[in-house]
Amino acid sequence: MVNKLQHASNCADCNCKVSIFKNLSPLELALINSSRFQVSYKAGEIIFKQGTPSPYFVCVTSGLAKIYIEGYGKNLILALIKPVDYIFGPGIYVDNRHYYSASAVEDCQACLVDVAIFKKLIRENPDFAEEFIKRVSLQSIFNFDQVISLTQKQMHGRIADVIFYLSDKIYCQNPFELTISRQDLADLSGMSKESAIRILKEFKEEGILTLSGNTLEVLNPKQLRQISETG
Amino acid sequence: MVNKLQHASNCADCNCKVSIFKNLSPLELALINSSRFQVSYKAGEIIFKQGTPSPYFVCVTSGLAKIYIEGYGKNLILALIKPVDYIFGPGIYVDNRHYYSASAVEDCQACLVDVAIFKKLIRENPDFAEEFIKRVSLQSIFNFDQVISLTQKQMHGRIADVIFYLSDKIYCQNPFELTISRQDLADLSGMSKESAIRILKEFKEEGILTLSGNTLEVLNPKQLRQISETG
DNA sequence: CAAAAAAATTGTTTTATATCAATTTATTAT
DNA sequence: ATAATAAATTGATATAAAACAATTTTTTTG
Repeated sequence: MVNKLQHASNCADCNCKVSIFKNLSPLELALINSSRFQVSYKAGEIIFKQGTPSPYFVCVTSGLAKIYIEGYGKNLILALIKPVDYIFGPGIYVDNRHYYSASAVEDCQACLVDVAIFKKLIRENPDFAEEFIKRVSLQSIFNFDQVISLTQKQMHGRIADVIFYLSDKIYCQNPFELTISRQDLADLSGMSKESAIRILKEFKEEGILTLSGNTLEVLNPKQLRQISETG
Repeated sequence: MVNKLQHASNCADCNCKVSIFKNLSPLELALINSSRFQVSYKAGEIIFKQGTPSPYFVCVTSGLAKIYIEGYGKNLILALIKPVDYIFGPGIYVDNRHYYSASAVEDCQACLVDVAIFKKLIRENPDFAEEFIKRVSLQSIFNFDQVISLTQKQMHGRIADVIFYLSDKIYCQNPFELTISRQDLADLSGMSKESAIRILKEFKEEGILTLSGNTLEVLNPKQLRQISETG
């Protein structure tokens, strides 16, 4: 609790600053801090909806969120967002609308900052602008990998990719507690939840992983890598 | 021929300047112009390969090119590039590598500009930087639409989307001359070329379009839109 | 704690789509 | 022009994956 309050007290003391804000001066950081306010979301709550105006830069400071496109009858999860990362969609520089929705997967806290201040800093600080472009680029590269996985691999390969994403990029440990639902797993890998469940079961039966309750452990990462690569 | 030489003579006189370069001063444009050189590509030739270093900003000044990801055994075409548009991948601000390949679909001419000069202008001219971010954002939004089409629509809907892309965004006329191959059509819509051909045939039989030789005319855009939307 | 609701699991059936193989048409080179 | 090569087309078959339906497990709520 004390931690949370400290956390909220000032951008300069927040671990946010090690991230995209690393190129900001104390003065610039103070500007962000002055316009910032903090919001809590319960698991399942919507943070913003696709199509709505986008007045804030959202920085997730605790919990886990997902960003997802609401498509034709089902959702595609573009990414999971964990602390300290931000949500900043492509609409900001186009028509100020969200092109995807965001919601809390676990209980979340987030700091919201006025987009105008963010844009002002992009114009005034070239290092910050470059860092921002770099991050947008990394996101694009990630999306390229994702679209190739989704369109050119069969279900086993896609589930393998999602498991690596979760263990390497999101939970960052090997036996990890799966805090997303099977439906989310399906929405990450572009298949029905029934198919996702069946493939997890197969992987269990083949000894590639264990999954008891929601604790998933990858036992044979080599074989899983192989499955990822052979589609 | 005279036209081509004029075209090549100076960035300031080139129609490139109405595009992303609109925010550059004459001096900045002259800087680009001084480092620029022009290259011709025959149809089918590779402009650059995925994975190779990316020292140039490529501006297509005539013809038609494609950018495509070489995936697991097949290609995914991300976009067709027509004059005057540029090719500038996400690797520039990451590791200076190409994350997709580019090749000429029709005979092409392109101007190459040193990436370092481009990056310098991004740092020095905030209007140019904003315009660049806006274009990167538009590309992202386009990719979102594409990935939803590819992962959530059936083949008929995907082919409908590609036909609209070609007639509205690329050839920009209604009876249009299809200069891309059936394989390209398949690589745009994420299916086998046999399937792409079969669906075109169905659309012909249903009177939605005519396709004689390579001249394609959309006869019933409303019905085609319907097919696009119902997946 | 019991009841209700939601999520996960399993089996069966249907269908969309790829693959394979053969043929025709168009393009290129001699 | 003609042969050789590549691209497009068509049909038949195989299969990956969704949809549907039913059941079990887990979570939430009164």
